Amino acid sequence: MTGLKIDEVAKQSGLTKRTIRYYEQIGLLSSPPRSEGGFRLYSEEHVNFLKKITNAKEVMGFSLAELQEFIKLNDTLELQRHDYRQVKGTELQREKLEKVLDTVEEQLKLLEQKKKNILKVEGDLVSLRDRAKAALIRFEEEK
Amino acid sequence: MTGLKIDEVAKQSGLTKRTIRYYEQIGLLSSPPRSEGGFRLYSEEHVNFLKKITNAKEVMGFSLAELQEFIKLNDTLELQRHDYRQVKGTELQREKLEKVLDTVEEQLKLLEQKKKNILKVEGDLVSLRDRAKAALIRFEEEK
DNA sequence: TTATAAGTTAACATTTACGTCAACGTAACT
DNA sequence: AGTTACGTTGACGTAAATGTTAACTTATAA
Repeated sequence: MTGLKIDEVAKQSGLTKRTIRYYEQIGLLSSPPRSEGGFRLYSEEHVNFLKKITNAKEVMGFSLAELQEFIKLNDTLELQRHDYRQVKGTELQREKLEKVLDTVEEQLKLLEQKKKNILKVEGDLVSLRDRAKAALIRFEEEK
Repeated sequence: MTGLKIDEVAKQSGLTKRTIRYYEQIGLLSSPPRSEGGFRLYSEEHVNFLKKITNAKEVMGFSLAELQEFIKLNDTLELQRHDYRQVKGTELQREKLEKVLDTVEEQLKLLEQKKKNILKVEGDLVSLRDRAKAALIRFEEEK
C-alpha cells in the first residue's frame, strides 16, 4: 500500500498528471503498480526518471520518440549487464552494443556543438544587454 | 536581378522552402525584394538572419512567437540608436529600454541554468558510453 | 521553342504533445 | 454515512509548425 500517488508525482516532477499518464501510455514511463482500487502507485525512481528525461528533452531538444530511442539504448545495456550469462557472446548482442556506442558518441558530439551554439547566443545576448545599458546611461546623463 | 533564390537559401540555412515562406508570412523574416517575375531574391543577410534565429530557437527552446518578441527588442534598440535625436528623453522610451534589459538578463540567467543542465546530460551520456565500452571489452576478452 | 525545373499562392492535412471534459469509481475526512 | 477530493478511462479538442497538393507562372536549357 506504499507509493506516491499521481498528484504528488506531478508536483515533484513539474509535469501535469495528464502528461505523466500520457508518458506511460506511449511507453515512455514504465507502468507503476496499482493499489487495490486501481490507483497508480509510484516510487521515487519514477520521479527521478521523469526529472531526468524532462531535462534531457529540454537540453537536447529531443522529441518524445527520440527520448524513447534513448531509453531503449539504456535498457539494452542494463539487459546486457543482467542477462550476461545467458546471452554472452552472441554476435547479435555485440552489434547492438556497437550501435549503442555509436549513437551515444554521436549525441556527445551534438552536445559539444550545442555548447558552442549556446556561446553564440550568449554573445548576442550580452551585446544586446550592453547596448541596452549604454542607451539607459545616455538617458541618465541627459537629465 | 541579383540575389539568392529560395531554394538556395533553403540549402544554406537548412530550412525548407515552406518554412522560409512561413517565417516571412508571420513577419519573422523581412520580405525580400522580388524579381520581375515575382521570385523572391534574398541577400546573404537573410541567410545569416535565418541561421541566427534557428540557432537561438534551438538553444533557447523559443517558440516562433518568443523569437519575434526578441527580434522586436533588438529592433527597439536599433531604433533607439538611430532615432536618437527624435525620441531622446521620453519616458516611454526609457521604460521600453528597461524592459529590454530585464528580459535579456532573465534570458542570460536561463542560459546559465541551461549550461548546468547540459553538464548533467553530458554526465549521463558519458557514463552510458563507458558502460557500453566496458561491455564491448568483455566481449573481446571472451573470444 | 518546347520540355523541364523551379518559382508563386492558397488551401487543406498532419504531427506532436498535450488540455479539457464527461462519467464514473475510490479514499479521506467529519 | 455523506460530502469532498482525488483517482480512472475515454473521447474529443487544440495550438504550433510545418507537410502536401493543386493550379498556375516564370526561368532554364537542349
